[in-house]
Amino acid sequence: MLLCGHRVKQTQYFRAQRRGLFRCFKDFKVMAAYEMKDIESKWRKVWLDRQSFAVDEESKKQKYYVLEMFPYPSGRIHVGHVRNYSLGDVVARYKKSNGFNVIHPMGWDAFGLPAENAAMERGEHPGKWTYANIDVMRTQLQSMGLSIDWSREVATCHPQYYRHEQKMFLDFYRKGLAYRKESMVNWDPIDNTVLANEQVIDGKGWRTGAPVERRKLSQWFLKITDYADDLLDGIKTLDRWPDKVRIMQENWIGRSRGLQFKFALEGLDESVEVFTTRPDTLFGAAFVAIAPDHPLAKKLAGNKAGFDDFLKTCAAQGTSEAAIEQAEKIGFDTGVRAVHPFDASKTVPVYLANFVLMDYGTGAIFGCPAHDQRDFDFATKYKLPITQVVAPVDGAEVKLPYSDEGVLVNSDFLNGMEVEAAKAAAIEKIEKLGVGFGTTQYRLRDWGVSRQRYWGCPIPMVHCKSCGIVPVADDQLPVTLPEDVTFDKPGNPLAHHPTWKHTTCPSCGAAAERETDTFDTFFESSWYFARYCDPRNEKEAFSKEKAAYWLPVDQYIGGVEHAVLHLLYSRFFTRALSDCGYCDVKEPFAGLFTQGMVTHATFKDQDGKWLFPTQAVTNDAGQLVHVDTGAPVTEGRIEKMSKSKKNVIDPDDILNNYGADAARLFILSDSPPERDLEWTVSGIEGAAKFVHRLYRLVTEIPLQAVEKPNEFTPAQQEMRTQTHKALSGLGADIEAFHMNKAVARLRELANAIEKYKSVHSAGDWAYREALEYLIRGFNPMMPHVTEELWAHLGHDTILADMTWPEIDASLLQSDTATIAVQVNGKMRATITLPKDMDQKAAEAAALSDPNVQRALDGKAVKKVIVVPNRIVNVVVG
RNA sequence: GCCCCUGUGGUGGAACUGGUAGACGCGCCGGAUUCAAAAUCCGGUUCCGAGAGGAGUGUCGGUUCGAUUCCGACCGGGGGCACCA
Repeated sequence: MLLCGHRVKQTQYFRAQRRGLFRCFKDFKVMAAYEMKDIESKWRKVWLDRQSFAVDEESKKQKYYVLEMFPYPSGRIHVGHVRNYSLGDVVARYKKSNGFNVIHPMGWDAFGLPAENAAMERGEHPGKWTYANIDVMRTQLQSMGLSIDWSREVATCHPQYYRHEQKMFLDFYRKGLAYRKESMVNWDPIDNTVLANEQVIDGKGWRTGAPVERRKLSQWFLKITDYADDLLDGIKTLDRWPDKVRIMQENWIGRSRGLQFKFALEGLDESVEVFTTRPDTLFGAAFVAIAPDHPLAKKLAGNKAGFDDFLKTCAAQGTSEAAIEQAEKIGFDTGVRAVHPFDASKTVPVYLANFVLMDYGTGAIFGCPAHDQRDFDFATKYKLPITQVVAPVDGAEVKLPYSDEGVLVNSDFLNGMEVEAAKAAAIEKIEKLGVGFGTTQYRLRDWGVSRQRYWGCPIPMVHCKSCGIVPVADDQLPVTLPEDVTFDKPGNPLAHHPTWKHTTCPSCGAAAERETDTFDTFFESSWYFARYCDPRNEKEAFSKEKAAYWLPVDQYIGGVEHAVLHLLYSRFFTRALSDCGYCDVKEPFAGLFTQGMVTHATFKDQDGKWLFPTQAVTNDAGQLVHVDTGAPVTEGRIEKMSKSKKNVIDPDDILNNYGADAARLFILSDSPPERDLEWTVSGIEGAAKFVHRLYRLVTEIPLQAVEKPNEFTPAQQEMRTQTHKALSGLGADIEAFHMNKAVARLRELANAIEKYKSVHSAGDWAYREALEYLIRGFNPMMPHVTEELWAHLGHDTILADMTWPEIDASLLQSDTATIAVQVNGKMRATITLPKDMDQKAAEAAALSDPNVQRALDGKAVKKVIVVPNRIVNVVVG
């Protein structure tokens, strides 16, 4: 980059640009000769020419499958991707150098809503848009220097990919795992189209602003609930998953033991079946509530005034759980009364209620206001009686609703029992009466896979007037998407395509219509990890042998936002595929790491409009102003990078201005990977500075090869100890994903080498060893510059092919320990003692220390606690 | 609303299973180099205090010889909630 005729280091240029300081660097000195761009592209070419990361399936080495969640090709990579793939690359390179046969593939989660939005906004075909984005993003990812075997790349929108998932769906269908049922969708009444939850903003359609309605649609479902127990039990085996993800999945599946039973309806020949997890509170029942779309709703209340209005109100609610839970709880009294199963003289009103879900349990509940907040609110609102039936064991007065442990009161035969015992007794009694049974319910619902959209995998089914629903024959796959679609009309372009849906029935040959729904895009991401094992197989999704060799994924890495859905669907899919004979694994991901988000400060102009960080610059007076207009800019809070708030950084700028190694180093240093990372200019500049420093450290002093001496001076010995300690801890840090600590450790070693350098000659064996270990330790994080420096040291090997440096364990041991001495828990001195010293002797040494003596101040020693090699705590009275 | 996570100097963070709080970095301060600056190098940097010493890990309380770490309550920030991926 040229500026004023002088070659200027690019980071400086970038910073100057940010500050808006375009003054002439007249006497600017030419900086270090390190030209990162040339070096980086040179080494990427070397790896490519040598096929360093191509997978060898004949290898005798143990396999190791490193996988980062594949990206959605939205246009350009974002910093979150850089973080994700930098992390994975450290693991892949580290494992490779530790003797594993590593597979590290990449592909594209290429179906999805944004492509259709682009089509509507810009008139560009979703496929064209997607493939163009893939080309851009592939180039971007490649410029990061990732150790990826690009020959295995897949794109899920490619018919050679999705044909196999159409086959899978047919296999699931034949196995009874796929079925149709009605379920609710968000409906935009103006566009006449189904909206995704994210397209519903404050209960209104994002484009039309019309209040969204709930509407029933017949859709395809996969029976994930068949696997509820297995998915739940399997969580226990996932010992290399974060606890929080396992807990979230457990809660999501939500297995609960309870009671299902029938309330007889007074004066009617009908009953309402309810499910409850609190059968013990049955004597506290104040009402029965059923879902507005319950089959009995119309029958019980259809003639009542206000019924239609009530249904309309409910239909105006969103379909998401958050929307339902946060909406005001409202009910509609049917006027019908339900008879208490234990006492026929007692009846409770039956309400329709907007918070009862038809999808969960039986679509009906009974409410016990004294022991549940929601029921309490409901009863208060509709002035229903509240009867306490559980009281604390000590009989204390409590504020209702009370949901803790206790004993039953006001409950006839349950009185005096504890909650758990009462649950069992109530279930037993109901079973004896023959009106119900103890059962297990799951919060988990079946997976609705139908989407009324174009840019997805067509569902290979045909609707025939005489034969009903008929699967497309296997040899007719794939059912491909038509290219000539228009997005000028709202709704699904597949449905209003003039010819596409017209076909013949595979069964009777008569004219029939194709299913125009496409799959949820979670479908594609539920098996892509298996496709990577055998990506060019045309006959089948993947060969069983290859899957058996490579699966499960040993280390999966991705955003914590996928903790439930994607990961649970993939676990289900793998089981279902296994049951259909595709493979023999159940758990797709043996190890999981969930990274935090990338955040950045936000900027707004005077009108409150969001600005890109590059639009906000500091002027000479130190004020934050708009780069073009000079108008004042305010800096807002630090938030997750998002296009809508414009607080995004384009990785291309970073890679161009600082280089891939600096970008990777920054993203791996400072913040622990599981936590959020705040992107800052000073952070990336600090990293770039270090890359240059490392380069100088190794290149500025000429090194001549030296024989390893038989004896080392104490200083050399110390240098070697530091070197081996650093590398030994480094491996442990990388394995534990403590990348920030790993970097800190190496920086410490670099500091130690710098100090050592100033007092020792260049031809020192220990010095050379330290430098070589430093370079090799940094290689997984900064692969380019370390290769360059390795070559500079005169090696004709490349680090990408090398094994991890050997650690001399004898250097790690120390024969002394520094021990802290506390008096009454307060640190008073440190003493250095021989390692594993006798406790009595350590105690004596501690007590004789002058600082300790002073702190004791002649007081009587009551007790001395000695933790060997760590601490001595003297307790005085 | 429900579930999950998180809170340590000016700042990002470190501290193995309860045992020397602040590693490493950013920033800042001082120095070297320079005509001067940038870059680079060296030193310092939790707070209060001249010092001895005292205080200190969101807040309050508890367990312990000893708590950033364990327990309880509260407050702040974030993620997920089934059609965003």
